[in-house]
Parts: sequence; structure tokens; C-alpha cells
Amino acid sequence: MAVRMKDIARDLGLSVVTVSKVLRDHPDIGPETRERVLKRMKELNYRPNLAARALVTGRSHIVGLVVPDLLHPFFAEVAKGLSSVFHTKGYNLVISSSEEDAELEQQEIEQLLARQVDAVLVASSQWSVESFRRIEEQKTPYILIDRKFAGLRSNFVGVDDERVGALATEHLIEVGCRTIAHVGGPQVSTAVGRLFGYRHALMRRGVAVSPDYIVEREQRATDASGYQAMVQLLGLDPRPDGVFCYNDPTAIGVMKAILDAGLRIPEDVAVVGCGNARYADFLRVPLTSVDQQSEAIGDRAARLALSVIEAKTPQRPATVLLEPRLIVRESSRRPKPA
Amino acid sequence: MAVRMKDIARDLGLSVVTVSKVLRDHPDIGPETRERVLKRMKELNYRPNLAARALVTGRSHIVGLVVPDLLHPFFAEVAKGLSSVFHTKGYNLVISSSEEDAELEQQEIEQLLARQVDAVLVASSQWSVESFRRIEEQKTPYILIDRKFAGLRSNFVGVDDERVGALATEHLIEVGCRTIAHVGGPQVSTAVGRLFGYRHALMRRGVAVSPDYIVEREQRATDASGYQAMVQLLGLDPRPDGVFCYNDPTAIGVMKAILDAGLRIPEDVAVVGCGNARYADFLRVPLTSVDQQSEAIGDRAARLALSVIEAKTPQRPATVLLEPRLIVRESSRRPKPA
DNA sequence: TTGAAAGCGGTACCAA
DNA sequence: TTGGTACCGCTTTCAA
Repeated sequence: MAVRMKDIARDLGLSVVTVSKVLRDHPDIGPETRERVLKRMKELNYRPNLAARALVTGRSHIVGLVVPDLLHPFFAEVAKGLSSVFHTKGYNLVISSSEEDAELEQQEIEQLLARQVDAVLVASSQWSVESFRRIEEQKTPYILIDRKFAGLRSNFVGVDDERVGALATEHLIEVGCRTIAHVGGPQVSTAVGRLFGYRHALMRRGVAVSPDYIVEREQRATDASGYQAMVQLLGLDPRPDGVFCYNDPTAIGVMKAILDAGLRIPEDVAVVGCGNARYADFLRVPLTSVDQQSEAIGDRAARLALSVIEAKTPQRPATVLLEPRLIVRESSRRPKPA
Repeated sequence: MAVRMKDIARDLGLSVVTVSKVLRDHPDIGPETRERVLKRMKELNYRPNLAARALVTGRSHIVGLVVPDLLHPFFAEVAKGLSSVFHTKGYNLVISSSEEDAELEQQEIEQLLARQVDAVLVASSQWSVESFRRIEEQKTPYILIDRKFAGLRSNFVGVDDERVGALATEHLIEVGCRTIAHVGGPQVSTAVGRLFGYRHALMRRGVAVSPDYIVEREQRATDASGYQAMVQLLGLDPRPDGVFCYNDPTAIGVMKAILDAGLRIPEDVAVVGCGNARYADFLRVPLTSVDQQSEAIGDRAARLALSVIEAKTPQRPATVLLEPRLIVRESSRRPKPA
């Protein structure tokens, strides 16, 4: 059905080996032979069977990516960055979504390992590191993206999440907020880091933190869960006058709850999100957000993956920590207090 | 390095064939032997080499997806739908982005064919059907998503784009718009269909259409290009009082241009987008949009792909045409004219 | 410069 | 019920 080297070799009275060498630009091949082979390849529209090549070389030229949610713009941007770097190097990207579910993630990773991917990139929803031990056994390189694990010496590319929390919180303090709430995310390193940064910033500035003003959630961080969390926070006395949200979808829900309650943003409550989603600028109230450098993360992760794959000897794990940046928009733009 | 069948067979004094049969639940295997093999597989954490299996069976259990833009929420949603169906059936999805570039798309498709994917799903940016002839030669099933070709008998899953244009335009007429503009997309079937539906609806209702009010663009349909198009339209006399936009990102740019000009939405200009992006509800002015059923498209396309892959004999091309739905929000909500 | 043989890790077919 | 043999399409090694 498909054209094989064998067919070309037969047509030209050559051996398969010769054809194979031409394909891979092997030096010792007669110029005339090379031409004939190349010509015939064009004619027959030959495409090497990458699966067969992978089997013998042990390199599939496939990289696996597991993210919690493809719809989340942050991960979509990372995927896009990865995909463009890999394309130029002849790698393909198998993308799978774990739906923020640890067990599903395990399955996806197993599946990828069985596929003999050359590396696995994961924004993990696990709380244990067991999956990663399995990857290590297989000697497949892996890189954690966005979310990391304290006890795991591994490659990591992401932003400094404590800085994220600190940037957002300090900004809220600076614009005059005194009762600053936090709507957190799932139990992963990013949420923990941002919460820590938030707490730390408040303490450093001598602003009181009451646990009542911190809403952590089991569920996924979406606009629906953000809405619900904010409704709860607005029931407190005094009500918060600033909110730092785990991510932008959460912040959108939070803002909706505030407006639905008849309050103004930022006059009554200032809001800061995280992720700097593309549409943040066009929202009902344009959203101040901490940029996570999604494109840079994709780019750096792809480069790191390639260097690890191409290294002859095992590399020691590298950490790429990018600086987050605060993008101020209307949702927190208030005159600074006197 | 990795555990192979050979290792398990040796350990247990069995043949590779027997191990292989156990793995695939072949009926004629002694229950005791089966247990021993299964036990050893667990112990060694055996994972079958899918690349090897693919080579001999001719089925890779990989499906390729090519989209113009992973960041576009519509395609992200489709990808997510696909990915979840395929996961449950043991297939993986290789996703690549063509960046709305026909040549890049060709390359990506070639790459996927070389990978021996079992099917290719494409939301194409081509204007010619040559790539698809190549796919046909290879006898790899393919399914067009969202965008189709007039002269090509192929599988297709998408919405009825003329209905999209008609729904949007009729709605604008009904809320009293008299000078209805259209900001179009790139030269692909969706843009053509929507434009046609728009024209047709205007004619049917006896509303004049001047070509001046139709802005078509070479470039990608983004918020930036939408902004630019709307600035141009606002320079016309009379200025449009309704705009139907090719997609939601475009509509966002259009709305920004309107607001920047000091006009009100929907009182001065009503706006309708297309795609019903998740965030449409939370925009500065919540956006009326035609829902393209992205999730359903992903789901149906995945099912169609599986049925074609699993069919013994070549199937005749199927077309799945979903009905678009208009979601009315504030950007076009005006009292109906008397 | 060219090619024969071996083998990558599985599966299919048929014989024992 | 079990296993020997051939082979999927390609690369590697080494000899001609």
C-alpha cells in the first residue's frame, strides 16, 4: 500500500541499505546513485515509516504533554509555544488532558511511556510523586511545567509563585486595600506558593490576615467556583476591599459576584487575577493580572526538553524560574491613598 | 533497559508468543499460565512497546489533529472533546498548529502521515485540495473539521455556516438595524458560508447591501484585525448600526473600536460574534454570538474517526452538519422596533 | 561505494 | 494449550 524503501531499491536495482543511506544523507554514496534514488522517491512520493525507524533507533521523535485543562488559556499558550519549537526540530507533540484528575494523569503518562515518547512534559495534578518515579525507572526524561514538587529533584520550568502572590498582594496594599481576601486553587504547588506569597506580603506590611478571608477549594478553579467563593466572602464583616485570585477564570467569577451584589470594582472591591489571559483587557472591568509568561514557559520547556533528549549522558535536573510581572488594569486602579 | 516480552518469557520458561497472547486476552491460554504471566508483568511493571505493535499491526492508535490556532477557544474546545473520546478508546492525539498557514499545514500533514497515524483530522487553511489527494493516496482516512471544500468528497463535521450568517443577520434586522456591516475572515469555507448567509438574509428581508460595508481581510481574524476593520467601517456615511463578525476575537476588537469612538453598544451599534467563546458573557459588553457547538463537533468527529478507522471496508464519506444556535446577550439586546 | 545479515519488539499463522 | 517461524520497515555493523 504505502511505498517502502524496498520498492525503491527494487525499481532501481539497488539494495535497501543504499536507499536508507541516501535518505539520511550518508556521506559515502555515489552522486549519481543519490540522484536516482532521490528522483524515484519524489516520483513515488515516498515517506519514511517513522514507527519503524523509532523501533530500531529507540527514538520516537515524539514528546508527550499532559496538562490539566486544554481550555485554560495558560496551558493552550504553553502548548502552542512547545508545538512551534518542536515542529522546527522534527518532533511531534502528543497532547493529553488530565482534567485536573490525578488518576487520569497517571494513565495518560503510562500511555505516553508505552508510546516510547522521547520526553514527557507535565503540569501535574498529582499530590504524590509516584508517577514520576515510574518515569524515572523507564529512563525517559521528564520536565515539570508550572507545577512542581518539593521532594522531587527534577527538571522544572515555571514562574516563581511566591513572587506571584507577593506582587499581587503588595499591589492591593499599595492601592489602599486593608482587608484583602484570597480565593485559592486546588492543592498543587502553584496554589500553595501563591498563598504563601500572599500571607508573607501581608505580614511584611503589617496587614492583618484572618483565615476567614482565605477561601480554598477542593474543586477546579473556574469562574463558577470563583463566584461561589466571592459570595461567601461578601457575607463577612467587614467585607473585603481587595481580592487576590488564584487565576483569571476565578477572578472573572469573583468580579461577577461583586457586580451582582451591586458593588463597584475597583472602588468597593479591587480584584487581581493571575495568568494574564488574552481577553483580560476586554472584560466588563479590565482585569489586573499577574503575567505567568506562558509563551516563554513553552519556549524554555521545549528547549530544555530537546537538550535533555539530545544529551548523551544523563543531565542533572535544571530549574528555569521565570519572573512574573504585574499588569495593572482597571480592576485595581484606584488613586493611591494619601 | 525497558522490560520486554522476551524478559518475561525467559523468566517463566515460556515462549514470547504465549506472553503476547496473555497480554491481548487471547482465549486459548491456561488459567494458571495466564496468572503467572500477569503476575510477572506487574512485578516488572511491563509496558508493551506500542511502536513495535504498530509496525506489525499497521495500526498506530494515533490520530493526528491539525488546527489553525490552538489558542482560539473554538479549536481548544474541539481538541478537548476529541481528546476525551480518544482517551477512552486507547488512542492518542498528536496535535499540531498550522498558524493559519497553508504551507505549514501541508508539512504537518506529511509529518503525520509519516507517523502512520490511523486518521487525520484537519481544520484546513488550504485553498487547494492537493494535500487531501495525498492523504487519499496513502489510504489514511481523514475528516475535515469546521472548514470544508466544495469540490472534495470527504468526511466533514461542522456547522451549517450559511445558517450561522443568516441567524446573526436576521437577528440584527429584527432588533432594528438598517445598515448592517460584516467583518469577514480568511478565505476559507466558513468565512464564505457566513458571508453568503449574511447576504442572503439581507436580500430576503429587502435590506440594502452595499459592498462598502463588507470588510474582508487577508490576515488572520483576531481582535487586532477586527479593531482595524471597524475603524474603517465607522468612517462610512451612514455608519453601520449593526455588525456581524466572523468570530468572537474579531467581535472583541470591533467592540473596542466602537467604544473607543465614543459610541454605545448596542444603542448606536449592535454587535454579533460567532463561536460563543466561554468568556463572551463576561466581556465589557456581553457578546451576542452564534454558538458553533464546539464540544459536539469534537465528540462527533472523534466518533466518526473511530468508525472509519475500525471499518473493514472503505466507507463512503459522511457529513455531519450541526445546527448553530444564536445566544443573545447585551451587545445586541435592544427593544424591538415598533 | 555498495550490500548481506542481523535485529529492534512485537504479532500472525500454522504446526505440534 | 503452547510455541517455532516469518515478518512489519527500517537502521546498524561489517564485509565485499
